[in-house]
Amino acid sequence: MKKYAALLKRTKLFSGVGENDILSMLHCLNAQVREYNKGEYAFRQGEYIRSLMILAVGRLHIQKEDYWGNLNILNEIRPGEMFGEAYIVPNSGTLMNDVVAIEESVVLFFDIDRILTVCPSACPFHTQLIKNIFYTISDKNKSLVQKISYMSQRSTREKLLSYLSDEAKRHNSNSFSIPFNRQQLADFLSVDRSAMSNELSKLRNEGMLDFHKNEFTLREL
Amino acid sequence: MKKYAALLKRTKLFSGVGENDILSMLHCLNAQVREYNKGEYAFRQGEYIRSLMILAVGRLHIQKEDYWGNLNILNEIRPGEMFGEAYIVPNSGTLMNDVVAIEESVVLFFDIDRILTVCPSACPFHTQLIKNIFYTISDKNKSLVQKISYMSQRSTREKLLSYLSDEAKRHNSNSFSIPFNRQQLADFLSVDRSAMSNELSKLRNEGMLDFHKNEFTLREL
DNA sequence: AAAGGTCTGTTGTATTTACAACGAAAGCAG
DNA sequence: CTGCTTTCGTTGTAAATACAACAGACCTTT
Repeated sequence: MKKYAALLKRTKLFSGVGENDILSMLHCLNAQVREYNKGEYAFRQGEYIRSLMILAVGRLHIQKEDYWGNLNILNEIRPGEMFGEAYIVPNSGTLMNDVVAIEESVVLFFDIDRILTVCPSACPFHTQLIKNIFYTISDKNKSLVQKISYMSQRSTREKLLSYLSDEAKRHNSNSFSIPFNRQQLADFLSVDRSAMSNELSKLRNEGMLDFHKNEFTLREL
Repeated sequence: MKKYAALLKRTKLFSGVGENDILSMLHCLNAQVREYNKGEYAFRQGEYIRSLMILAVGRLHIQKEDYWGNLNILNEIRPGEMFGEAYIVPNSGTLMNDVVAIEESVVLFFDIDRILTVCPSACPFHTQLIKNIFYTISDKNKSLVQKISYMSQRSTREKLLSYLSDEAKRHNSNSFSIPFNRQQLADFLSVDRSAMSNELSKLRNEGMLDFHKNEFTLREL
């Protein structure tokens, strides 16, 4: 467990907590370690989750199989990332997705009740930890809401415009660069790449925007 | 403020806390009340938020105007609902949306730092409050992830199948009823109602499912 | 410089969706 | 019961998208 302290220090969950304090907290939080072979399921649809997890080593896929057996990959978890934070609410039903190790992986488990209940010994960093979790899922919440606002647009054009519009606001400038290449942007917006490229060209021809690679500039009309 | 205690008792934020305890906590949390006229903006895009809000009376719209001036309503807030929980993270940038009162409205403000930092007098319900917030945004997170998983499907058919498939899992049965009428389901999945009705009919003709009003039954193939 | 790979824009066609319009069924009010 | 409103399914047409295929630009490697 000790060997993961350096990794944990860099996670959102333990942000602002020193390595020594992390080690003392691991006991307080009843931290557990589990290893998974490539292809092994960490969780299956229908299970209850009572912990918060951090992936220490390897790679996980959050995926889902529908009633007729079609597989769908929802998310990829990389080392340092927290997951399961949305499934620890009591009485909220069971896990809707599968979690599969696509490489040999190591996962750290933290007892959720020990995190949320301030312990009797009142570790000085417990409050910090609660804030960190809160901030992390708030942040994720925000990203999800934004993403839904793009995806709920009906056409590829409107999806592009709403996303680029938000990025311009976020950068306080009508010129900005985005963190995606074309295929990634298309995946993010859930549209076809070639159709999106096509639409970008149309928007450029109509004078609404300009772009070179990942650099975009929005134009007044 | 006292007159809102009954309302607050029924909110997710104060779930499990008695009215008397709520009143004593309101001071501890530095609760503030603000009223808005119909049409008045509670918040504008670009502002920083340092509180958690609960709508006590009226109705609010979370909406967004893009770079070219197009308006888009993202969400409607009704009495008892909490909002702003995704925007209180420090250094996470500013509000991306506008919040507008579409009726005369009353909003309660709770200082976010006082919520997350356990107070010196250690009110017995402070831990409960933190859990409640955590559960609420976790829950919201979960709903958002599920919704994205439906919306990221490319066709109306796939959106329907992934949603209905999840509902069947959630009910542990291939027969279940959904909480939407057709138009609401179409809005939820961000598709055209008539196209969706059409697709439902096709699925029924193909023997994949049956439905009467809001009652659905999935069939093995 | 040449070869191989990836990324991007473009085009054509088949498929799917949006939109408008309408009639039948169901629910509600007087 | 009658008339009014809402909901739902259906259809036809215009518009948008998915998909496949390809060429040029840009990288990296040798």
